[in-house]
Amino acid sequence: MEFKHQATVTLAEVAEAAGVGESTVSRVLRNHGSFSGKTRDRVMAAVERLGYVPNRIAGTLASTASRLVAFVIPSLSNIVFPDVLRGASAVLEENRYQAVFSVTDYDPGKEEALAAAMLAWRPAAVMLAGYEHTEGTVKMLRASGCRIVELLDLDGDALDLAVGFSNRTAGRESAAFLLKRGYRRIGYVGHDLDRDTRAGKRFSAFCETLGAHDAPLADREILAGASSVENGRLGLERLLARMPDLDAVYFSNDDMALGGYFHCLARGIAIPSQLAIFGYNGLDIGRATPQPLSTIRTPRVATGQVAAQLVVTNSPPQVVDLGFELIEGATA
Amino acid sequence: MEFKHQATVTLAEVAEAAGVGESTVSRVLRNHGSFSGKTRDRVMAAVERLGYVPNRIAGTLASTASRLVAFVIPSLSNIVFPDVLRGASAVLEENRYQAVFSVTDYDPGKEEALAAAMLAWRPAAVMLAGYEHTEGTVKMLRASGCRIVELLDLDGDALDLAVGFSNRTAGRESAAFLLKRGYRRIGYVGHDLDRDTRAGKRFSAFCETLGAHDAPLADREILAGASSVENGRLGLERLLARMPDLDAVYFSNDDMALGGYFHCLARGIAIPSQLAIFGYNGLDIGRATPQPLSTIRTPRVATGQVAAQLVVTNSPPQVVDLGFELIEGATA
DNA sequence: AAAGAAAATGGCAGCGCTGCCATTATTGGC
DNA sequence: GCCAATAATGGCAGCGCTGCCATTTTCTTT
Repeated sequence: MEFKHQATVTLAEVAEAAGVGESTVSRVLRNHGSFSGKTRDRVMAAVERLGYVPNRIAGTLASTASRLVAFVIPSLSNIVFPDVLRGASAVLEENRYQAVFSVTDYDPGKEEALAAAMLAWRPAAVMLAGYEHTEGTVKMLRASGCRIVELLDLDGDALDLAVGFSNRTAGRESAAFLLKRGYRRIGYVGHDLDRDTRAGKRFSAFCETLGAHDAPLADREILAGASSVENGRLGLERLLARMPDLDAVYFSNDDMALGGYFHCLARGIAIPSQLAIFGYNGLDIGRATPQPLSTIRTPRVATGQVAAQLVVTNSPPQVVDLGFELIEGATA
Repeated sequence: MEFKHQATVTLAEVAEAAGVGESTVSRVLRNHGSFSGKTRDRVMAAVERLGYVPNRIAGTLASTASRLVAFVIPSLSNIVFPDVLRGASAVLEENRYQAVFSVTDYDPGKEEALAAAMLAWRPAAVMLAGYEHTEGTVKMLRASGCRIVELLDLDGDALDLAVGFSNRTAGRESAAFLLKRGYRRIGYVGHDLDRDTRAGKRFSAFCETLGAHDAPLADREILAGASSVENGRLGLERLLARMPDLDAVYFSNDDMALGGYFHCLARGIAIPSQLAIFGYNGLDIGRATPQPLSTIRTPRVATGQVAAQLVVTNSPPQVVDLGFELIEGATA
């Protein structure tokens, strides 16, 4: 079933065609070591003529140095991860690194299996979401000797490199903002927290902050499955059915919050006078709604960029806090 | 700058530790060829004990068979491509294939450079968006001997495999739908068409259909840059400033259409009685707005799945039309 | 012009696996 | 029990490159 490549041109053939040694071709192509201009031209001409494409597999094996960077991400549906990939891939491409990825569906067991599969490619670095990994994953990563980058979460202990911001702080500041605005009967609509541990951290810090200000969370509605606009809408509908007199609702992210917002629009619930809405992520779409969404803008693309930069420069272990920005908006 | 791996356990060491030959270890690990249960246990014990992780780089080189699949995609911001990747990666992971990707930013020159870089990894297949590639890209891909999959566009000639649907048909049916609903003064709001050639194909088929029914496009507003909700909002605002009596607007995609929708909400423009809105893509969010968006739902995830399936089964060259679904919605 | 330094270049042993072939242990049939 | 199958297994030559070292060529310098 696997695909076999047709006989391709090898470096040795280029060397022969150019009338030089193999190492010379290798030096010219990598622009490394010394060679004369004349030789370079002959080699490049042969490369062109034969349509030679270097074999990175062989090169990587021979040099035992890798320019692969592996991403093990929970999801591609949650815009967060494509954004991180986008930032990272731009930097990696500039530096002639290659990104490989696989998707865990927020399943730690799958994460372990996929991380193992990735390590088989001997990547220069493995990038993962957050700090929650199985013991097996951690052991494996540690033993691999490759760089480990944990993304989008700083509430925990880094294995090696970590880039992102504190979800707990985000949750706390969201609560503080709502309290400052005078809301006291605050509810929560969220998605599966066991899987999305970062949303869980925001939520628990949010609740603690409310509690510390004598305005404990009034009610919550947690929906199974991934976050979505429809789940946000549905969640708010259910929550309001139980507690019609809430004055603010915190959503697990902007997708959910937009669902809540649409629900209010459809039911004629005045925002924010009758009900305030607060999200998380700072999606662009939240800037274009009739009332801009009150939310927290997270540095998703920058997280990818910085993470990639640290890897290509082989920086020492460190934690980089990129912070976030609270957007007041008009819904809270 | 490149990363060097620390001395890792090799297959030979496992063989020694298990007291068997190298080929036996290889057979056991790949579950290929024959070996006794006793031997398998000894090998697996040694693997476990030493923490051996097979080196796929070496394996791929030795077998000259690859389980890498390369994606060269225009963007990660446009949800279309993460969706395709999502579908594909699920199937690839099941079959122990590995996805690698890079992002062209809709730049054909960059596509060529990145395709060349990908071929250096000797992938089993290269997946690209659409049919518009430079001559150099085509020549290179053809010469590589690896499978080529062109995605999300069937209006042209396939190099090898093609999976998706016809954008021209989508444009035509969108126009037909609006005409059938009785709209006659129809405008268009779109993003950069030179780069997103698939949006361009939809638009031209849309216009042709209108023309064929004596209701030529009334006006258009094309915004530079990528599609976004904000650009859709802005585009509609500008269009209506010029032509306040339009009765319907076709948007280049749902992001843009949602921007238009929000603009109407904000300005109190009644939908669809005063102005109809039609999008493209069938995003989930369009189902949760107070009025569901009228649009075309495209099989993005399925496109990825089918493409991956064709590759892992090494299917003969073919074109697979997955079609699309027109969603009537409530905005047109 | 000779000597020494620097620049160019070629040769070849691996990198860690897989595929092929040869060899050895088992098994079943009569 | 003897022989032919069949199952298990080991050995080793590559896969296509890079890194190191030896060698040759070219340049400086006095």
